[in-house]
Parts: sequence; C-alpha cells; structure tokens
Amino acid sequence: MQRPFVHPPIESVTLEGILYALADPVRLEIIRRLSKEGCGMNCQSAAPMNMPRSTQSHHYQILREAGLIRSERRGVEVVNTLRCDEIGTRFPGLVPAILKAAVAAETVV
Amino acid sequence: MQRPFVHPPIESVTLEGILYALADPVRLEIIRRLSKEGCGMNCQSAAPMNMPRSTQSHHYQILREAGLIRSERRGVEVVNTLRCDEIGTRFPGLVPAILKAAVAAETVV
DNA sequence: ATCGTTGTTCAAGACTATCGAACTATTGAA
DNA sequence: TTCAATAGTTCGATAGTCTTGAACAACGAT
Repeated sequence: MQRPFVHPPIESVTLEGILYALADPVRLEIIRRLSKEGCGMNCQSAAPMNMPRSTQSHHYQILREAGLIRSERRGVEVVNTLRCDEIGTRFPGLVPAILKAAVAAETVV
Repeated sequence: MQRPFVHPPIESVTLEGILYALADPVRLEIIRRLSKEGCGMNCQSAAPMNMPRSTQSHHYQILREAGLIRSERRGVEVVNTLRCDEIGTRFPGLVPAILKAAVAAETVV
C-alpha cells in the first residue's frame, strides 16, 4: 500500500476546504507552527504532543487535500511545507488574517 | 418548546467556531448575503432556495452559536443580523478577509 | 538481516449532517 | 373568536465523518 501523496492543483483549492481544514484546533496549530518555522517540518514535530499517530496522519491528510501543505517523503520521515505562495496568489491575505486571529485569540485567553 | 435563542458573549467566541461555521457553502452564502444587505434578513431570504427548512434552521443555529449572527423573533419571522462590530473588535479583519476570498473564489470559477 | 523510528491503513464506535414529518407561534381574515 | 396561512423549530432516522488502537510498510543504522 502506502499510496503516494495527492496534492490538488492550486486552481482546484476551495475556500470551504481551507476553512474546514483550519477549523480544527489541532490542524490550526500545525499550520501555525509551519508558518513560524519557515522551512519544512516532519509530522511529529508540527503536531501537538501525545496525539495518536493515526489521528495525526488523518489531520495531515485533510490539510494536504485542502491544498494548505505539501508533503514529501524524506527517508523515514515526511516533510511538510506550507504552500503559502500559491495560496497567497489564489486567496490573497486569507491565511495571514486567520493566523493573526489565532494570535489574537491566544492573547485574550 | 421553542426555546429562546442563545447568543454567546463575544469574549467566548472562538476562532475555530467561526471557521467551522464558515466552512460550509450554505452558511458562507448566508453570511455573504447578510453582509451585503447591511440590515437584518429573515431566515428564508438569506438562505439559498430549495433548502429544507429544518436544514436551514440547523445552519442558523451553527452561525448563532459561533457568534456570527444575532437572531431575534419579529412576529412570525426571525430577523438575523451580522455581529460585525463585535467580531471586528475581537478578530480584526478576519471576516472581511474571508468574504474577500469568497469573491475571489467566485470570479475564478 | 534485523531492529527502531516514522508514518499509513484498516476497522469499529462515537459524533455530526441532512431531511421528512410533526409541532409551535404569530398574523390576518372570516 | 376561530380558522387558516406563514415562518421556523424540534424530533427521529439514515448516512457520512472523526478518533483511535492494532497491524502494516518503508527507510536507516547497526
């Protein structure tokens, strides 16, 4: 098995898909960490601790299919990177606005 | 029955809740219409045509509990208004960015 | 070759969405 | 006042999705 990763072309990325993907706290946190890091991160380091691997894998699949991240196998691990440039041209300012709101939500709590 | 509407105080409105609510095409469309209109709209006129009432009702409930709209009974109908000012202070620029992206998604299709 | 690490796939139970049917509440008319 | 029409809500059932343990696959190092 172990099917290859599927990344949608940027034209078929939908707003609904992006919002749905980011509506989950775990997935939002993953994207936040990826955006902070700048470069790629493997699955474990970008996801919150103590989360079952199968659940992580599911979340990365959602993010991938939404068009938010690109996943590449690098030896034993999978390196995930934000597709920021592509998304930035398709939906200018969208992801930054959401990440900014995530920071705002954090400071109030 | 017919319980009174519950509107969360703006402090307990979460980013996840907003994103989740707007991740559905029907709900996003409702918010778009409400934002265009400026003033309140009843449930039927803001929702897409040919949608079962029970489903509409469910969607409005999600929007209400997410803190995006305020619903008030006015006689036989329910008037819904965007809570734009409150959301704008809690998450500045968030909803406008999403609505802008919705327009961008439309023009490409 | 075997083992440890990283991540995927599968299956089952819990949770959520959709929608028809029945119900509630208010308005207007007879 | 009673009756009917209108606008939404609630309930129940079916179908789809999330979570997670268990088993599996792939690579690197010893």
